[in-house]
Amino acid sequence: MDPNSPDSENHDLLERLTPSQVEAVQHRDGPLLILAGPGSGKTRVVTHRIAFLLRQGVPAWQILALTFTNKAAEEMNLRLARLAPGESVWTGTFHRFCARMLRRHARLVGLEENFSIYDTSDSRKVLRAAIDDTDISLSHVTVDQIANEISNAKNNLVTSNQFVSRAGQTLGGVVEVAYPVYQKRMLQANAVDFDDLLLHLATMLRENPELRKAMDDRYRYIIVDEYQDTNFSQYAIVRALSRDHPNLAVTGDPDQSIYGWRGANLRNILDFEHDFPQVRVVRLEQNYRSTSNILRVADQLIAYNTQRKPKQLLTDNPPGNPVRLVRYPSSRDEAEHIVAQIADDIAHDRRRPRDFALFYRINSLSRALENAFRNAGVPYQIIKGLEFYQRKEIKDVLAYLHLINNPKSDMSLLRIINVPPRRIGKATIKRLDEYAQRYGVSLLDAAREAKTIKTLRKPAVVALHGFVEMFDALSPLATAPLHELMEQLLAESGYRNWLEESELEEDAERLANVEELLTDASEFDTQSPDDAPLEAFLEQAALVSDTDEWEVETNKVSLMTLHAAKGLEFPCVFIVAVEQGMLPHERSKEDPDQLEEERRLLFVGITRAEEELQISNAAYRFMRGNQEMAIPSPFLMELPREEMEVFEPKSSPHIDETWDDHTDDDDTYVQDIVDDDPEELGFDDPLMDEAIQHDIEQQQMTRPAAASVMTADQLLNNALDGDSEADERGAIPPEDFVEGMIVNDPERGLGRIVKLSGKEKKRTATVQFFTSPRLRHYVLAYSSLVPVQSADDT
DNA sequence: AAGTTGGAAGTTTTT
DNA sequence: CTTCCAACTT
Repeated sequence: MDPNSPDSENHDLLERLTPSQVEAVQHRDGPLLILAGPGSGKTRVVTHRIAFLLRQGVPAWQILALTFTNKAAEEMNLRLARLAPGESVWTGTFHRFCARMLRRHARLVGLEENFSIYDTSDSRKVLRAAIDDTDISLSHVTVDQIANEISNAKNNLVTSNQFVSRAGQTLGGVVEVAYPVYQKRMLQANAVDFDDLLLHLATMLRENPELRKAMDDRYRYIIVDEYQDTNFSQYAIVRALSRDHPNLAVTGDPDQSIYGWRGANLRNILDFEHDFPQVRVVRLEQNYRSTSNILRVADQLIAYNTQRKPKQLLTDNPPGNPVRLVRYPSSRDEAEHIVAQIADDIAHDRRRPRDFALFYRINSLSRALENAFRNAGVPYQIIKGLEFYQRKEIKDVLAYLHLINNPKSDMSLLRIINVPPRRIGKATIKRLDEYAQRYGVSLLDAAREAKTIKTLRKPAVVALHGFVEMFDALSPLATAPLHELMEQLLAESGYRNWLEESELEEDAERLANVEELLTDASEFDTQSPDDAPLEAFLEQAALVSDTDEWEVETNKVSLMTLHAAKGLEFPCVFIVAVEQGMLPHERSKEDPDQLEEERRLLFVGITRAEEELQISNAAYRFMRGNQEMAIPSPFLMELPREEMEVFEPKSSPHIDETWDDHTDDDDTYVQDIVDDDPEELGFDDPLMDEAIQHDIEQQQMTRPAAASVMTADQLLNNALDGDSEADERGAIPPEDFVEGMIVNDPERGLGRIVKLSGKEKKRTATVQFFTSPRLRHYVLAYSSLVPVQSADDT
């Protein structure tokens, strides 16, 4: 319906737009507030407006478009490329923009240009270390609570110097102590957390009027998408850049504000008219996305929120099918029936996999759904599985890169100084840290001075020296192509070898992931001929999110949280587990504001659907390894039930008349019911008994014979036997080993003893195995090493 | 120093 | 049911 060919779009930007859309597109100078309901063509308006500005002669570099996610920015870029080919307008997330500005003016806030961006888990570790520096007791508050409070403070532009606790607040008192220590550690490491990116830029703009003016001048036209989700520091930044040239256009929908927990301040949008009195307000209330049935359900639900400007959702779309409300007997039924429904539609060519999306409140709900999809063989993608950049091996390699880029990054050093194992243990690190703290140097510099650290033992000094040498060999490659740097790194550090040598299945997988990162690096090399590729790569890795991984093109069913669903649309949507404690979530129920946010979350989910929508819950949900009774969400009572189709399949849905479009034979769901209880479903097939008999025989054949009939006494005896055996095995007297002797290790094979040290129980052998260049150390009194051939025999 | 085993704890949403 | 950490073993 929308050809979007470059020519037709360029011919007249205002063609095929409604009057209010035209009003927003044509608005040129002065503040503009676009209140856009779901599916009202908001992105279309924004991109057309940018194209319009460009057409009017505004240079591309004077326009700044800030989005909430990288994906939204990408999409905007894509559409802009069609509307205004050859022009490049900077589009990106707030965090990316801040990082960019901060690189340029890092010194103004006490950072260096090569600062590192720590993710949540890294900054959490720094906080823990900071707390250890103080005498804070964690008996009444958790690290997470403290972190949250610091984050809140930063989002409200309260710096570590300014934070003052109100009298009598336990948490506040703790934060007052921990916040400055944490911030000092971050600065020492030349690192920032996500909140710092915003806080530092806002501070910088406030304290440097000249710079603020210059940037205000540079970015004449600013567009902010999803303005309802901005927090105070983001607001301050945008405001600071729109004083001399208040050409600020924001789009948003207060009803879709779902990031209050992250400091998003609804007042930013509700008070926009107050902050910018000259503002032009454009309302986009016509919905082009959903059927009127879907829209009515959304409309009725959101009307229950009290903190809102009343607004009607309008559409000329046909009513479509009724919205389905389903209560399943169990979460398993829910998953399997939904998948069966989808499989059926695909099998009959009514839909493609990519037409479907499943939304849930919390990530852990994805597992059950995933299993159902896998069993049915329906292709699916999860937005956020175990995210790539959170995996240990990826974080390890990135830590090496971080340290090369920013040698002060102690967090990175701690992560990799003994990975792969270099015989640098807890004790050594503790002494190193003491030295570093005392002299105010980085851990790397402390390691450099290992010789002068009195508390360190010789082997530790040698090991540390080796690490520093390795690092110094790598660091000249900091400006080399990424791929080259990483290849060297993996070789020099021994990381690749370490994984290759391991026999663990897990490590083979890790190696594959590392290779994938290497591929990313090569791609990055060819795509962005940046003058600082390392820094750019690390920044990208830090600021990617899970929704960014979503593949629009592939033909798969999408599974995601309700939060991740924002900004997307699908022909068929299933929202699952709409139950008390899940949605609204347990932790939102006391606070009425949070409860309203939960309602908005469901609203966002509902309004993603174009044609079909099913909302479901289950009577029993499998959580934490056991069945738990679930109560339907109170939100369901707020929906216009008389206009919906309400199903409550009792025990086996295929008996229920309402499920007649699912025949027994193509339905994995029914198959499982059969497994559970064949009799109840009326199976009187005489072959059944035989089949069961056969199954039992099969099981008996594959089962180890005696294991199941062992008595407790026998088990105990077995355990004792095992112990004594081990004692005897280790009883080869340590004196029997000599240097040069060939030995066998049951796991690693043959090797030669190159060195012996220590006495009696502490006598250790250094063994060079034939299969690997690495030396291994054995405490002979406990080892499973067996002499194969004495040195004399050779 | 490194690996292994056991127990305890914890699971909202994300840049 | 996992996943993470602490104590224990080798």
